[in-house]
Amino acid sequence: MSSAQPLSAFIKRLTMIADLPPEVGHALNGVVSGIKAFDDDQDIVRQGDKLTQCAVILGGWVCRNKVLADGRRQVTALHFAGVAADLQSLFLPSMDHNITTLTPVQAAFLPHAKLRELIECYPVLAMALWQETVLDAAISREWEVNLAARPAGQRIAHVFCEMAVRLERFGHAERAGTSLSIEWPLSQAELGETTGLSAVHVNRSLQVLRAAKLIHLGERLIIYDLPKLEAFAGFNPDYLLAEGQRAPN
Amino acid sequence: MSSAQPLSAFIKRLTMIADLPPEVGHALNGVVSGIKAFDDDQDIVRQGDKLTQCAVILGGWVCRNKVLADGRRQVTALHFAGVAADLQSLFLPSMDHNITTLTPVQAAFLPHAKLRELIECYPVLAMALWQETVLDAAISREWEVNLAARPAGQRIAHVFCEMAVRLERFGHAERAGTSLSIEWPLSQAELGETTGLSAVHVNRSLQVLRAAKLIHLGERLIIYDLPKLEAFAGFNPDYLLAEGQRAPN
DNA sequence: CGTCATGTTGAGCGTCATCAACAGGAGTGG
DNA sequence: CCACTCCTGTTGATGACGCTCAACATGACG
Repeated sequence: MSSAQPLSAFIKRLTMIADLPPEVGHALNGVVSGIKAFDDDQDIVRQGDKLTQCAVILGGWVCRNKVLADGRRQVTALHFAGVAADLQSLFLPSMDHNITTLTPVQAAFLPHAKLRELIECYPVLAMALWQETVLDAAISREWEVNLAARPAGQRIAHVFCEMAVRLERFGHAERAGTSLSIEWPLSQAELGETTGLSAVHVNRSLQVLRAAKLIHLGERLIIYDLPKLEAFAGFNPDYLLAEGQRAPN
Repeated sequence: MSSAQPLSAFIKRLTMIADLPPEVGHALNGVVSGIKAFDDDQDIVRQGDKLTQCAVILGGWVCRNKVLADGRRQVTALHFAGVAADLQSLFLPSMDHNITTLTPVQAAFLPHAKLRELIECYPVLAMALWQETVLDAAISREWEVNLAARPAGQRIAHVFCEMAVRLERFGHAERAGTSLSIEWPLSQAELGETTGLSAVHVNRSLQVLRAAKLIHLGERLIIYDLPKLEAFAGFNPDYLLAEGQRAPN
């Protein structure tokens, strides 16, 4: 994360998705207009904002979320280092959701205008970013299923599985056999906001997962046996394929 | 929907989204490899399929849906004439969901290879299609909120509001003052699969909506007073903006 | 005239929300 | 150093919302 190559995680990510020539990476780094540090629990962008730049997460976790009229907050996605969290703002007249930090976060900003220029120069970049959008959409679809169709325990377990798989692909998980450990910055209340459950019920559901020896949850999340947790949650990682695998044609 | 211009609804849609020169429209029509008619309740594409072409819906309704291990089906999106339902297959090594007809449907097919060629020739087409993906994602996010955070009656009402707004934008609604009427091909069971509710509870929730004089539901859905239903559902159409409005910069 | 899909109603029950109280740890200020 | 607050996690009690099972009505269709 040197100042000359701030976007390394982002570029690595895009390279996993598409054939991105090194020059495009350099060009992207050249377009960074600034880097900013955020505290815990701060909005990077807000519902209604009309953006002129994109934020790329260099370190830390953020969530997409929408706030309802009665003040409740619903988290619709979790993201970590390497993602252009508000890439979609390129096409949105105004933001339909907030992007909020879950940990202290470092973010780099890319002005829309310059990003558009780059996209025109390098069609391959457009395809890579577009694919990012598609992956995001695939994850949203699976979350719809998760929120609508699975009971509390499985719903929570499903989120755990997804994050473990996504994090491991980018080297942010510690594995030992079938056991896996990842950073877990969400409080139980926040986990409730992402699963559509009350904090109290999250607490009780976690106790069940712990009693079943499926997980340990402290500073980090330990999954004792990933395949077992996946089976419990009804988790099938196929929908994440695009994250580590290119379209064939 | 002449055979020379089968994609007119699709092109009209893209034109509302981006500045699409007429030649691109002609080029798209020239790339159609075939047109097929589907019955009610048929899969146009299936989970796991490796696609080499995209289906554009010329008439009728379809839904995106995923089938769980226990056989339950969860609908994650509703689409009607003018949409490239499986556009995302351009980037997916294999489909993560089914696309199923809710009515008899006519669909045109565009081979991926030719579509990619067109995208290279006309960057503006790439941007328009990408924007389609972004809108789809925005709708998914709102559905996540709807499924996770709203009680049955409001959840159903929210789906009604969304479809009414989307359909009206494309001239598929009949309006009289604040009252609105649209085609409604979903059975109560299907509506349950899209809202994550049992068919029985959908039935009871609809009775409440009817008793409150908010809707009438028969062959068509009649919304007696759209602003009133929107208020009841907590519906805010902002997230659909991209569908009728371009990004400013 | 039976069959099937869809809608409707009733009864009983389970999951989960709400409200309230309390424990423990971190941070703050006196 | 202690008192205080605040945040997070935990537990109990109660009740609402929505599910399941079952039965029946209606209309379309063969």
